[in-house]
Amino acid sequence: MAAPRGSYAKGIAKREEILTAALDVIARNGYRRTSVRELADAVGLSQAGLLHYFASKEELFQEILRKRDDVDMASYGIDTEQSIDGLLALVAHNTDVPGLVQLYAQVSTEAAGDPAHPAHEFFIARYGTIRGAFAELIRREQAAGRVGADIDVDSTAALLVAATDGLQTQWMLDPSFDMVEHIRSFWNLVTRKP
Amino acid sequence: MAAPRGSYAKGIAKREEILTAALDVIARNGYRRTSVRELADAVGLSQAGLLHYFASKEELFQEILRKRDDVDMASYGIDTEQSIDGLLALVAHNTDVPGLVQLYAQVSTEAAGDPAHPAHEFFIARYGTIRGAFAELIRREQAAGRVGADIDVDSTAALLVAATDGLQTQWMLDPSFDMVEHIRSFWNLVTRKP
DNA sequence: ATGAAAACCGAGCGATGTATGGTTTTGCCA
DNA sequence: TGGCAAAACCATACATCGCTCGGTTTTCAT
Repeated sequence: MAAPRGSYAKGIAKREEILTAALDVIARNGYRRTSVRELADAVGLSQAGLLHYFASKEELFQEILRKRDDVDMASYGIDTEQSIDGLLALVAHNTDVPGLVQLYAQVSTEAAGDPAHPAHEFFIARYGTIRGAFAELIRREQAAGRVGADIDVDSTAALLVAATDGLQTQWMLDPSFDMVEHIRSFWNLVTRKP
Repeated sequence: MAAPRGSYAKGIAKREEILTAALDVIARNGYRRTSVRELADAVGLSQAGLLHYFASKEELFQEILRKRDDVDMASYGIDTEQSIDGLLALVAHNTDVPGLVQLYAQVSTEAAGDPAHPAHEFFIARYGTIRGAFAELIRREQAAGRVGADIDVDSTAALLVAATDGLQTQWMLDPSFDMVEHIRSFWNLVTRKP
């Protein structure tokens, strides 16, 4: 039983190159009509060569979103939300990466609706984490007296996540649709004193 | 220039049979992994035979959703909303038709993210209509004194639509997730007096 | 009854995602 | 530093997909 040898330096770099290149192609061509052949060409590989790094097309997309999450978590601290401004900044940032928003919307919807989808469990965990972070933020604001004690914390957290998701659909249909302003409006509903 | 002859009785019935059968198959197999051949088999037709009624697979799905909309509009009067109860009843009803919810979520997301999608314009109009109906409902409640005058009507309407959409994703990931209760919770945020 | 249009089919086209069996390249260690 | 196992990568093939095309069968108004 030999110890498995890890990836080579070249492979690690190529894998990263694929992820960033794939995002570019998707942003340009859209998610649905992007084939593995196109993605492979974009990084100078054959189809089989690309599939060496990712078991399937779906897995590649999931990996892009996972990487996005990591970057966003670090940049905006959604998972350890200090204030609503982090979310507002993230939503504002999303306006600049429509391809990513589109990919996320598509994949999350597909994965949610199909328990057999490879990313189904991933999104269950993801939504649990985000909802928990938002709930804690609201609880903190509640303790500070900036949010009424009568607010249902968990429900409001779920609604905040739902609104963020749902607004993306309306924004994709009309790029002039101001997601940030609407999220701010939601937060006003939460914070105004009864 | 001869006058075009309409569909035969058999054709009209078959078309309807296809729509209902397709929904069944989708509810069972999921939207993504349902092929035209499967749908054709379900109604005793060949692929080409089915495609005689619908120019493409996408058009068939769009027709299912359009029919659903017609039924829902008539049953719950979403387009001429009298009170929030209509929406609550509709959302409650959706719990019983997961296949439709899944189909709607998928198709609306795909169409929204792709301006070239055949249903793109359809959803732009649909969201405009629903947002307008909700806005009018809120305005009416505002006039009746049940909603504060400080509420941003249009933004709240957009948020209500967004929340309804977004909650579906969380419900698909966890069927025990109570969409109705969360919508009610949102409405509480809107109606509580400052 | 008849004939034009609707209903329907068989065959096939191009593109897709992916599995297979192989060759070339990398880099650890003897 | 040379060997060699594993990683990197490719050519080919396959099943399936949505969809088109040319044709046959069925419907039904005249």
